[in-house]
This record gives sequence, structure tokens and C-alpha cells, in this order.
Amino acid sequence: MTRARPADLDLSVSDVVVLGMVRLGARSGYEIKQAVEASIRFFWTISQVQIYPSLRRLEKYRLLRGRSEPRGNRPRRVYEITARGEDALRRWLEEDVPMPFELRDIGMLKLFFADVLDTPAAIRLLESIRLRSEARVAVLRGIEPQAEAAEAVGNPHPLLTLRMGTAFHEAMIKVCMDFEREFARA
Amino acid sequence: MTRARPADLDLSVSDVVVLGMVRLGARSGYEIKQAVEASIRFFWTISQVQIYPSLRRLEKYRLLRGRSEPRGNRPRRVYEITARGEDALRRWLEEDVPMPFELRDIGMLKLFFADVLDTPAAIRLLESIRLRSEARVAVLRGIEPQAEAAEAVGNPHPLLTLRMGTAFHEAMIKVCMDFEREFARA
DNA sequence: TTCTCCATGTAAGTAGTTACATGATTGG
DNA sequence: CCAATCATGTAACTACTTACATGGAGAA
Repeated sequence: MTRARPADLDLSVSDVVVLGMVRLGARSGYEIKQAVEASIRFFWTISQVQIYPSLRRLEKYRLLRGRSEPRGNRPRRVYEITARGEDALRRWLEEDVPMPFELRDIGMLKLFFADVLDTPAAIRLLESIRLRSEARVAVLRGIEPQAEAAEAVGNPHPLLTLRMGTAFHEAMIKVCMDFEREFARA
Repeated sequence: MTRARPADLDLSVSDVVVLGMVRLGARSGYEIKQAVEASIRFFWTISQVQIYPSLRRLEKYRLLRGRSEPRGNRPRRVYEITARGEDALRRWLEEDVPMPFELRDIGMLKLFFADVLDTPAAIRLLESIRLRSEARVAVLRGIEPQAEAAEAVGNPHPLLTLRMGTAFHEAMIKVCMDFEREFARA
């Protein structure tokens, strides 16, 4: 009976995020949180609280190797991924888990119900949604250099997800503008 | 001291969804759930379990008026929105609550970490993401007639959110195709 | 010295889900 | 009469968040 292959460990998505970020060079829990904020937070978040238990779990399973590396008197534990860890990550990526594209957007919700509003209020709302996407695009443009740097050294995937982010916010902006014009006419 | 204006009731987002759906003509809890599935579920979901407590709350606050209207022997309670309810809804839409555009997408997460994969596996992944968006666009096209019907009678907002949905999935598809081509070259 | 950053931790709470249960009505 | 749909409900659980706490290190 084949047992305890890494696949059987049944990692949570948070675990995978932590594992993946360590693989990309984040060393401590703190750095993982930062890396998340600077890259995937537009389609996935993870709170600081989840990271540390996750790190301990992954170390226990020997998917990460951790060692204590205090900064002076301040305790600090740094991690690196093991071969087992890479395997587990690869296997999770190849596995076909359901991928539901879960969007929860109060902005679109407001738009959907916006016929209770009078025309000026509806236009203001639309505009605020557009501004939100414009701001988001600006932020994404801001982190493009990092993604392009990764691409230059052979990892195009962060750039790919970044492009998706900008692409669909730009698409939203366009729809907003179309309807803003139409509402203004009426 | 001004008190107990509906705004002070502090509705949860689920409450607002229920309120809004009743306003658009959904009468029972069951119909609300159906309306959600047929319209906003691409940017907001609500489970059946949440709906009934929400209905009771809204009735208690007199934002909805409910009456028992059994189908034969089967119990059934139907609701309609009150003037107070419309006010509360309008006020919530005008209020500036934070609108964070929360996306949680395992698909994009996989793409982000996809440099552990070899090229064929990465291409397969990309393709599966593209297919997912294509399927989603097809579903959205399927519900367009209803949204267009609403537009014809003066409520363009469901169509607006629907267009946004298709627009950003189409944007995603385009990015996928771009990178699929590039990966195939390498 | 004071502020920001680094670094990790606990406790309590909220929101939401799945699974399960019940039973009546309608249409073929 | 059988399946699908209508209609509502309870219980248990999971994931995730907020708030709070601690304190050293480095920079201005």
C-alpha cells in the first residue's frame, strides 16, 4: 500500500500559497505576507494569522525546512523549500481542483440594484466604480517592473497574472464609460 | 435627537441583496435564491440558509411586509418591499461603503505559481483557464435575454453588470491566448 | 528619542458553507 | 406513481478576520 505521498497531505490553499511564496524566495513569515501583498493580493489574500501555523504544518510535513535565524535578540525563523515541497506544489498545480472564479464585489452589487437611484446618483455610482478600476490599474502598473524582472529571468507567470488584472479592469472601465455616456444622454 | 432612521439599522450585505431582490419582484425566499442564481451570482452569492433569517429581520424592521400565502398545504411566506425598505436600499447604495473588488481565484493562483511546471503542463493550465472563461461567457450570453428585457422596460442595470462580466472574461481569454502563443513558441 | 519597520503571537468573533431533514405540489 | 420542483428549516463546521499584545532593530 503506497502511503504518505505528499499529495495525500491535503494542503489547504493557504498552505500552497505559503509554500509557493517560499519557493519564490520569501524566507520568513513576515516576508511571505509582504510578497503576497505585492503580487497575488489582487486575486488571493492571506492574513498574517494564517501564515505561521501554515509554516509549522509545512515544516512538519517536511515540505519546508526551517531554521532559527534571529536578528540580534529578535527571534526569527527562515524557511526554504525541499524537493518534497516542490513535488507537492507541482502536484497541486496539476491536480484538477475546482476553480470557481469567486468574485465578491459590492460595487457591482450596487450597480445591479441601481435603478432605485435617480439618474445623477446612478451616474455618480458608475463613475466611482470606474475610478476604482482606474486606481487599481495604476497600482498594477506600479508593480509591473517587478513582474517584468521576473520574466527577464525566465518566470513569465507573475507578469501573466498581472496582465490579466489590468486587462479586466480596463474592460470594466470601458463598460463604465459606455454606460455613463448613455445615462448622460437620457 | 433623531433616531431609528432606517440607515441606523445597519444592514448586512445579505440583507441588502434580499431587500433588493424582493424589490425586483422575487416574492418568496425560494424565488430570491433563484433570482440570485440567475443574475448576480457572478459577483455575489448568498446561500439559502442566510435568506430566511434575513427575511425575518427585514420584516421586523418593517423594510419588508410579509404575509403567509400557502400553496395548498405547503407553508409559504411572500414579501413585498415597503417605502421604508426602498429608502433603506437607496440610502445603502448612496452611502460610501468600501468596495474592495474581492476576487479569490484559484485559477489565477495556479497560474502565478506555474513556473514549477514544465512547459506543456503550463500550457494545459493556461488553456483550462481560458476554457473556464469561455464557458462563463457562454452562460452569461444565455442570460442576456432577461437582462435585455429588463432594459426594455427601463432598468438597464442588470444588463450593465452582465456586460461587465462578459467584458472581463473576454479580456482574460485574450491574455490567455497571447501567452499560450508565446509559450508554444518557446 | 521617537518613529517606522521587522517579527511573531493569542483570543475572540463573524460570515459563510455543507450536510441533512422534511414534506407538499405539479407535470408527465 | 414517479420525478422534479417548490419551500423552509436545523446543526455543525470551516475559513477567515479583527483586535490586541509584545518587543527588538534601525533610521532620522
